[in-house]
Formats: sequence, structure tokens, C-alpha cells
Amino acid sequence: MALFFSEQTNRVDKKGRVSVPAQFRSALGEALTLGVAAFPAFSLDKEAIEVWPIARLEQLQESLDCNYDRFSEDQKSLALLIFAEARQLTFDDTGRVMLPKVLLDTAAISEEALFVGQGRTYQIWNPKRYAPHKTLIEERAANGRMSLTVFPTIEGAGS
Amino acid sequence: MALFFSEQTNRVDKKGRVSVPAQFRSALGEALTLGVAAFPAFSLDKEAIEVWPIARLEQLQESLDCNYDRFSEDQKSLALLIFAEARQLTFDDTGRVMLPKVLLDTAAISEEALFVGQGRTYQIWNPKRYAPHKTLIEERAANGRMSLTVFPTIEGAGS
DNA sequence: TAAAATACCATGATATCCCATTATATCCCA
DNA sequence: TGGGATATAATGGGATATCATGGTATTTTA
Repeated sequence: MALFFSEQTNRVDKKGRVSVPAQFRSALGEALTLGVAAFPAFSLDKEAIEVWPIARLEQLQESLDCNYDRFSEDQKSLALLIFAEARQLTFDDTGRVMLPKVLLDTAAISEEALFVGQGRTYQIWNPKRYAPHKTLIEERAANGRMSLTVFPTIEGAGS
Repeated sequence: MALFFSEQTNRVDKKGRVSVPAQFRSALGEALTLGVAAFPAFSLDKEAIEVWPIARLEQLQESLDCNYDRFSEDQKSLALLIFAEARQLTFDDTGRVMLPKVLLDTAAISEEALFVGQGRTYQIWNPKRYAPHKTLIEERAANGRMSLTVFPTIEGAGS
């Protein structure tokens, strides 16, 4: 599974359908047939929709299974929230998904949906909401003096 | 994967296409088929476009996955910002990429694009902007009277 | 049976592919 | 070491395919 990156704005039609950017679909690869899990982005005060490949949900469950005591109560609650609030989105043959009204409402999305790649996941925003959020993120990143360590890859690590 | 070095200016056509210097393409080697990731150079106040081989983005993600606690919150923000702003550039059979309008705009590039090798990455500049920047860099390098320590390689490290 | 979700088809915009041309650099042989 | 022959590079333009998007028909389900 490749990474999700870049931003793209697509239209939401009357039925609540949106084209998922072609690059995101091809990043999903095989996982495209399973669809994705979408839920309010709790870490962002539900300002946006967060989208995970289904496999990541399964990994989260495995983490809980194997390291139950290492999770804080808050983290366990969050995990349960995700399982409860997540909706499965499946792709039609033109690469569109149907966004449930609940999700559209919490993220205040109506006409346009802005897809934002975040590596292993992506987000869907109301473009108007995203702008100020991004400014904030940019400022926070600037505090770190804009330097980033890319550690050498450990052979065979990662996914 | 070989290193990127030297400077070269190429024309940007009406469609936004530009030839990537042949040396850079051959430096990419196998990675040429994956394409590259291009985003505003945050460390340069978005004055230029920064280009990474896709593999480097994946290394960044792996660094985040494996060393989550070693990154400051600011660094994590920067990483997510990179995923958001990055655009994938793929090569056509004559070695050109298409530069998205957003990137052309932030880097103020229209007619000509200046490619600048930076080792594992390269940059794309508006030639007019690059000139003063380079002067600055040269001054910082102590008027060319500076020498450089090349540390011995640790066997098996890096890639 | 009405509403909603899914499948199906049609279209415009735009990026990608493919071919042609020119300029530059490399090769080869005298 | 000249100087023509050849290969590689960069660039332009037209044809083709992909993508996003709107609409209609069919199926599901409440």
C-alpha cells in the first residue's frame, strides 16, 4: 500500500457522492475493493473527516489485543469511539464514494470536499475550514525551525 | 540511487511541462518509474520547489512509524505538511514532468526552471530568485575559504 | 410504495502519450 | 587532432486516454 499525499478539491453532488482523487485510489491498490473507514477526526475536534484503509482498523484492534495494558483508559475509549463512529465507504466503478450525512454534517461539508493526504491516512475537509487550520499547522511547523530528520531505512522494516 | 548535483536551466512550456536534466534522471535509476514528490521548500520560505524521490517520503513515514516519540510535535506537523503539499510528478518517455500550477505559483516559475542538485534531493528555482539566494549561501560558506571534513563511512550504514 | 442507494451511461476538461524537429554533445576515423 | 557522422537531449505540437462530474435507470430497503 502506497502513501497518501497531496491535496485535491472535488465536488460533492446532491446525492452526497464524491470522486476520491485517482492517486489516492491507486495508493489503496488491492485495498480499493475493501473500501475505507471514515469517521470524525477526533484529534481535530471533529472539524474534518478522517479516512483509514480498513486494514488499519484491523491493526488497531491487533494492537489492543496484544498490548491492552499499555494503552491508557483514554486511548481505549478513543479506540472504541472510532469503531463506533466509523462508516465503511465503498467505491463505485468511477471511483466515487458516498459520504453519509452524519459525516458531512460533523465536518460541515456541502458543495466541495478537500482531500488531504497524511501518509498512511487522509482527511476530508470543508475547504473554508481547512485554510485557517493549515495556517495554524504551518506556524507550528515553523517553530521547529523547519528541519526534519529522515532516518536511514532499516532493511526490511516498515510495511 | 546516485546523488543529484550541478545546476541546469530548462524551459517550461505552455502546458507546464519541463525536461528534468538527464543526469538527474539517471541518478534516479530504477526510481524513475515511480516518479518524484515535489513540494514548496519550507526551509526556504517556499521560495523554491523541493523534490524528493518517492522512496524518501516512504523513509520519512517509516521514521515516524518507528520513532514516533523521537519527533517533536513541531516536526510531526512539518511531516504532515509535507504529505499535504507534496505532488507526485511522473516522467513521460522524453524525461519531462508536468509541474502543477500551485507549485509554479509558489515558486514564481513561469518560463524557465533552474534545477539545483542537493545530494539526495534537488530544488527547482526561478533563475532570477536563485541568484540572490546563492550569494547568501556563498557568504555563509565563509567566502569560499572553508574546508570540509568528510567523515569515514561506517560499514553497512545508510543506503 | 416511496425514498434512498447503487449501477449505468454520457460529456467536457485536462493530463498523457506519441511523433517530429532542433541543438548539443559524443564518437570515430583519417 | 581536426572534422564529419552519430547519438543523446531538450522542446514543440497534435492525438489519445484518463479523470471528474452530471444525469438517468434500476435495485434495495425501510
